Amino acid sequence: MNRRTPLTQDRIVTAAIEVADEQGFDAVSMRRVALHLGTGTMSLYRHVADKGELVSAMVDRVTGEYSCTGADTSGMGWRERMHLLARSDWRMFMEHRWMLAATTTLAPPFGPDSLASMEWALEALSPLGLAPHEAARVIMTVTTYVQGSVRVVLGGPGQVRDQDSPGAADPGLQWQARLRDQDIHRFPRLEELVHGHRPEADRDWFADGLDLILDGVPDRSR
Amino acid sequence: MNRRTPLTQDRIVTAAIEVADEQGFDAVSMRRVALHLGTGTMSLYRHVADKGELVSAMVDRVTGEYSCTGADTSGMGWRERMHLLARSDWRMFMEHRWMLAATTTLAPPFGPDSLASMEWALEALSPLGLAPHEAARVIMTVTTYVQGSVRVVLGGPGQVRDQDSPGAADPGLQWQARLRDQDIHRFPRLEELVHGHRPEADRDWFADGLDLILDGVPDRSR
DNA sequence: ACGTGGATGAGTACACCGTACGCATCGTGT
DNA sequence: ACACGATGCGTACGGTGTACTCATCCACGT
Repeated sequence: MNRRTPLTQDRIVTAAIEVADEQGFDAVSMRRVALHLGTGTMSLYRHVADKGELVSAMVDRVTGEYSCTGADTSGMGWRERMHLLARSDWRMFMEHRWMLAATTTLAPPFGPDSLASMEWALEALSPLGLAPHEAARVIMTVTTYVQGSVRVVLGGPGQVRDQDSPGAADPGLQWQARLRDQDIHRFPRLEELVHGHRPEADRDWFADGLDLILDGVPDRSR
Repeated sequence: MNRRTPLTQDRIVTAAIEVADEQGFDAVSMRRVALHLGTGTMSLYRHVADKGELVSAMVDRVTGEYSCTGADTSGMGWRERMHLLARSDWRMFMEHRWMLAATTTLAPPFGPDSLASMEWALEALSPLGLAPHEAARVIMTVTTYVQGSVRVVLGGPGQVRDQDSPGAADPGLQWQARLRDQDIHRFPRLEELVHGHRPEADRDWFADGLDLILDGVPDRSR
């Protein structure tokens, strides 16, 4: 059929990402991706070994698109760069919700973009004079903090939220919606957390929580 | 068949957990769980609405088993209790490796045990005088730190490691095994991280990283 | 003691999945 | 003109979750 535009791994990955964005991660099947491309199902296997490889390629692609390595960070301190990293990751997970499921099920990414991203983050922390493994730990902590925050806000894989900015979707509100009131009375502190919550009081809880983490990072250079 | 011991949701969940522990998370299918119980596949649906509900029940069960709520924590400071929480979580993910995939794919748990666990953690942080949402953020950060560490050590879902204690399985060694040397030279800091790594230098990296996080937690009581 | 009805278990069937295999077709080098 | 490798595709198989239907058993009212 599509002899004019030959099948490529790139085209397949693009189609798969579109399917995932539009119909969810579970909808990404070889048949549906092929349908989206207007090709036969088995044609995909000429360019992709596995479904696993397809998913890995999807993750690599998206990871690269949201990498900070291209940003102009001159004049930024290490803290600002960590915020930039966290915001980029946040946007990535928000604009491609399936990425949460895809990355957590998968092995940690080792594509060139991921490595470059790690290098960039290590570079950003270099003024602190940390030991390499310390810096790596900070980066991992920041990254997992983002994923944890995203998971709380998204509230699971099937959930759909309309807010894409971190300040808008508030975790406290999520909990409120879920908890039945008769359960909650046995847990006074939890109740205080859920009911005594004022949405406007902490506008940018995401950045605040990140700063909490960064406050614990020692500066060994001075 | 098994009229003597009637089918229960509890029995089904137990069987499913056994299957997951022995054959991996992907092996948990309704047919296999039923086979493990010696019953028909469809019999399970009398006690479980969905496969999703089954998995949720599995997660709830295991979560409850590793809860800190039963531990004797008198005389422990908030920091020790956070360490206890983190260690419990670590052991849980290590002894039931499928839990990583199960929890990250799923919605955040809202079973009674999970709520009690959250209440316990909030209680543990109470001497710090934090605002509720601040305390919740600390707990989330600790929890996600554990998951991130576990994921790094496990190195993906299919990987099998023989080490179960956090001090033994070192993340740096994992990276070393994965990276091809020709790639790494373009990333000097990454290279330093990977090659300049001394396994004996940081014995308990898990606890150290946790302390890094806890160092950033403010004490508003004094 | 005897139906009888509801609860429980099990079997069949369907749509969908990943993918191994083999065949048709095309573009290109000789 | 011919052969051949590369590319696309159709069929088929074993697996999955589960909707629907029937078989069986236990407890209960009469």
